Amino acid sequence: MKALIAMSGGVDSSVAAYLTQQAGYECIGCTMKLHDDPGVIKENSHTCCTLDDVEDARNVAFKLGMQFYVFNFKDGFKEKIIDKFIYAYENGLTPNPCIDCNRFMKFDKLFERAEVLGCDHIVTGHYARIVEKDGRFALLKAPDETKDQSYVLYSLTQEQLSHVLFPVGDLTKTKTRQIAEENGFINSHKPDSQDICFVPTGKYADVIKEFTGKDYPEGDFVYKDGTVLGKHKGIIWYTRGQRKGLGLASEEPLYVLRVDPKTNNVYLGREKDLYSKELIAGDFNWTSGIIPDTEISCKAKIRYRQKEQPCTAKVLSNGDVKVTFDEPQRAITPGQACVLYDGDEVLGGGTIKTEDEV
RNA sequence: UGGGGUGUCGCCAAGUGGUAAGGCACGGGUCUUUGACUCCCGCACCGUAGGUUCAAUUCCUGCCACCCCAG
Repeated sequence: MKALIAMSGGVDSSVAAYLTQQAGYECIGCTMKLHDDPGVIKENSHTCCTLDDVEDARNVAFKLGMQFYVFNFKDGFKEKIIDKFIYAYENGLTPNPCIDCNRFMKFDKLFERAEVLGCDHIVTGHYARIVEKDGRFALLKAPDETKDQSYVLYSLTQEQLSHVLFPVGDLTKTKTRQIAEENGFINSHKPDSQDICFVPTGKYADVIKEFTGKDYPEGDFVYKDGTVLGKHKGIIWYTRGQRKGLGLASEEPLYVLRVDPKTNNVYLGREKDLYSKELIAGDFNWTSGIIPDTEISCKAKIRYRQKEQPCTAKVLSNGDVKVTFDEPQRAITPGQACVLYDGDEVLGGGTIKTEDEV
């Protein structure tokens, strides 16, 4: 058995590499070069894929005596992730680039390379589990709830799941770091990554402007009753549920209700106006491999760090999925992913559509 | 011009003769392999010049600004 390990330079994938090797696989380490290092990297930047990160990965691979490759996926990343990210914001949506990166880079382009290298498995440092169950592969949450990443993996197909390993998926983060330490990995104490990898400054809107060279025009902040409350600095700066950065004083906090690319208006309202019970998810993938033919009762997450919420889900004639929550949810946001769960298992997921698209 | 009113942090807004609540906004931090949210911390010497008083933002006077009414 031969495995290709996607090593980001972080602790998790390093330990994943080690564990895969221990399990008896012939291992090849690799790092995907997804973008040029941003011009300005802030101190203690918590992102991945910088030159330093590649060197950390190489260092660990060397320590483990593995071959190590760096794949240049910059073009594909620009096309499949960054451009899509920009398109979303320009259209009033709020994208989740990490999900796309998993889908189009780690479990697509990397698979092609694995085949070329004669590897039958792809290994990553994600916190999630894959188990065979009734003749199919079930994607399960990680036991370490605080680190569970199953949400960002819903796009995996049965075919992909059959060739993927998540060696640290059973571990707690503490245990992972312990293993890294025991093996003297250079990155055993490296901070967890956060922020969008190609937006190390945390200001994604500035990055969008840099990529497109466009200026996004100011527009009106419109209160739910139609009153114009002020000027916003361009729709790409806002997302549903957002409070900070509006700069408007009011008796109670104001939140973004909706971003309308057609009128260039940003609609505002109160906290209570953010709650709703229904959504339509498109571009849906049934991770479980089973497309339910009737309405099912399950749970769903509409953002990464959220507990699953009880709901019912129904497949529509066009393949989209209608999700109805038992209780109203705060700020169901178009562009974000809605992932369905049955207990620990990821049933599937899709992208939340806007009311206009529905 | 005559009569009345108001003047407290960027916005709204309490308040007392004894040394400035709160909300919003804003800044920082936390959280986080997305964007948000949450939570925490920070954030004024009370229009101005005098006077009364042991002590004034709070009392008095002038001035300035704004608002309303009247012509």
